[in-house]
Amino acid sequence: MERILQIALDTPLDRVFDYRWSGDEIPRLGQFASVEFGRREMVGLIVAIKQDSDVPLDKLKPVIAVRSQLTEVSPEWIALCAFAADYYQRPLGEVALPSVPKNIRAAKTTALDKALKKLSVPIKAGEASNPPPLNPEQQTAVDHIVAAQGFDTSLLYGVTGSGKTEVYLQAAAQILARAVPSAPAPQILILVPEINLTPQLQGHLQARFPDLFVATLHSGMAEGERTLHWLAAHSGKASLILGTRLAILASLPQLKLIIVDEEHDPSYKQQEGLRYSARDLAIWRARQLNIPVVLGSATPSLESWQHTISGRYTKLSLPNRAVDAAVLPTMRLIDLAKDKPQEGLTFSLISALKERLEKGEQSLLYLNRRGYAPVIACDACGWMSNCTRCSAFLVLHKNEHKLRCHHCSLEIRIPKSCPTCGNVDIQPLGRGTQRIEEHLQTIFPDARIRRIDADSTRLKGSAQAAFDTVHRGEVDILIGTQMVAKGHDFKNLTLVGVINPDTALFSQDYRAGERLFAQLMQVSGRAGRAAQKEGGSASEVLIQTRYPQHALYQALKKHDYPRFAKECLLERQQAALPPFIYQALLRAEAKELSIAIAFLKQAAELNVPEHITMHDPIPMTLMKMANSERAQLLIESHSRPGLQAFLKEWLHQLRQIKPRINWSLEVDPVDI
DNA sequence: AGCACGCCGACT
DNA sequence: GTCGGCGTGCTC
Repeated sequence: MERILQIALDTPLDRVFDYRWSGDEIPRLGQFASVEFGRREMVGLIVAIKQDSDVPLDKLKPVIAVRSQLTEVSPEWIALCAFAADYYQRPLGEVALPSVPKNIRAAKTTALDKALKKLSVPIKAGEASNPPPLNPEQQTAVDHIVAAQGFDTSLLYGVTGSGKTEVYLQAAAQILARAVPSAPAPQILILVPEINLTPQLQGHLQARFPDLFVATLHSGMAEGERTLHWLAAHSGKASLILGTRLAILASLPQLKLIIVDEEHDPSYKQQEGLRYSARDLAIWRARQLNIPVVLGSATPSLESWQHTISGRYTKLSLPNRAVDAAVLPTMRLIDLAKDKPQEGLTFSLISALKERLEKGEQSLLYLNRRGYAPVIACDACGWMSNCTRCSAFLVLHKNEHKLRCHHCSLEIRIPKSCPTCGNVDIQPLGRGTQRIEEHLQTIFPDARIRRIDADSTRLKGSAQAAFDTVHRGEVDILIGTQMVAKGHDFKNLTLVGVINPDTALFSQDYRAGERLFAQLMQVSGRAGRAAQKEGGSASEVLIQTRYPQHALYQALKKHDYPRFAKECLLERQQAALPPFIYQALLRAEAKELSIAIAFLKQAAELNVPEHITMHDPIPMTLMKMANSERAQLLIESHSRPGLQAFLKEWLHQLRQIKPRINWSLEVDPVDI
């Protein structure tokens, strides 16, 4: 008998499509099927099976084929995609299909069949490493996680080195041990913020659980490998799934525990397409499946911290560093007004570096600005190196003899003289990692200095290679951007210098302070991860600042996240900002700013209910990018469901506005 | 998003 | 006379 299959397709159209099926065996919900859509062949997901259609039957096309070699995805997985689609205001097909490997969606199934064959190869077992004993706080945390009956969110709050990873591993071990021979084995999902943190954790997991398949899922994988690991997760063969944000949308039929490491990290927020928060989806997914979820951080997001105060999340604290004798580094604030810097480096910092060099210890200088100098300028006429396509400066990259825009791909040669007045005396202003590196080499000509940033690690694998040289002790001074702040344990590193963090203190973005605090705590954690050696230096963090009395630095100095969070939350509450209010952001871009603004004005004037606050359209901070001008409109409400309902209706009307221009909506925006 | 159709400017 | 510009409309 003929059936109608309702199929979700990867298209921006916010609806599903009906197709005819007349084969003997009726397909199952959650199977993938190839269909003709317009003039092209596409693979979609079967989301409903019906007897009839609202569309006239003669308009319906037949299904070409069902991907029957693949087990169907669960109704829970479809519901997760449907929730994400609804919450972030995107079509279901645009959520569900891109989260499946391309080989499954490809017209020909050869790659898929190959991967399925490879999947049946048995796992070879090895010797398991022994779990170290836990301290009492770690034990309490593990006990809480494994004792959860159903849905439970806990925030594992502990500084770098306090042993959060061991809590994850031992909680995972206990949940995996619940496997029953006749039933499918439990699965555990572990999320990390960045790709380069996966190898280290994967090593730990594989060593502890040698007889289990550890699947990894991140955007840097080759297609074949991605297909294999996705299938391992989907089939239940993989018991441990380690990945970046995209892994939250993997098909995991036996999921029993979710861990989100460094839950505060902005990388969990996708910044294009479906702008989802993997952390928020993790919590939704745990609730849906009635399983525990663990959020780990030394500097939790204010959202999560607030939930521990309100009692929605359980706070599990790890107050001590797990290695005995390893202590928190001393934080010193260097007042730039008193200790005047030479080429960006104060006397205090240089002497601290000198001391480490003499003792054969390593130092890290943190500066979140790559390139040689952020701009070059002419003294005579005031010319500055602006990008012609963006409202940003061209950054001087001295080694490559280029001026480069960090927002579009524009690169030009360094002009020999000022392009407007011809003055030959044009100077770099400010400094980036390259300039610090150059200057340090003149101060310490014999020191082995290594810079790690996005420029020095462009080639695949070069970041890992660079970190390895540091681990092998072949580097005395490491200079780096955010890249060096996360995850890596440098055993012989006893000094961290922070060169110029002040700009974030006065940013327009109300989250800048929260991010700065987290970054500085994280980079500080690179120092003193091992016990102090005899005769060695105590671990120190030196922060160069013009505002040593600022509340953020004062809290940082005492490693006092709770105090910082308390102050921030109070400010947020008084100013009616998240997490006390819910936001969405409509962005528009056009050749001219006035067109983008006019569109947003029109959008703001559509019928808006009383509980919604519409702000005025404003140009974005980076107003012009790659030759298009951009503006944004902020929308707020005290009610999350109210905001949701409004957005759905509003977007429907926005799609009718003519002339059509490029726009996008972000729910729960992080960069404002 | 693709992909087609459709109606106006500078080229062999 | 046609190649091709991107505005508008459609996809079960």
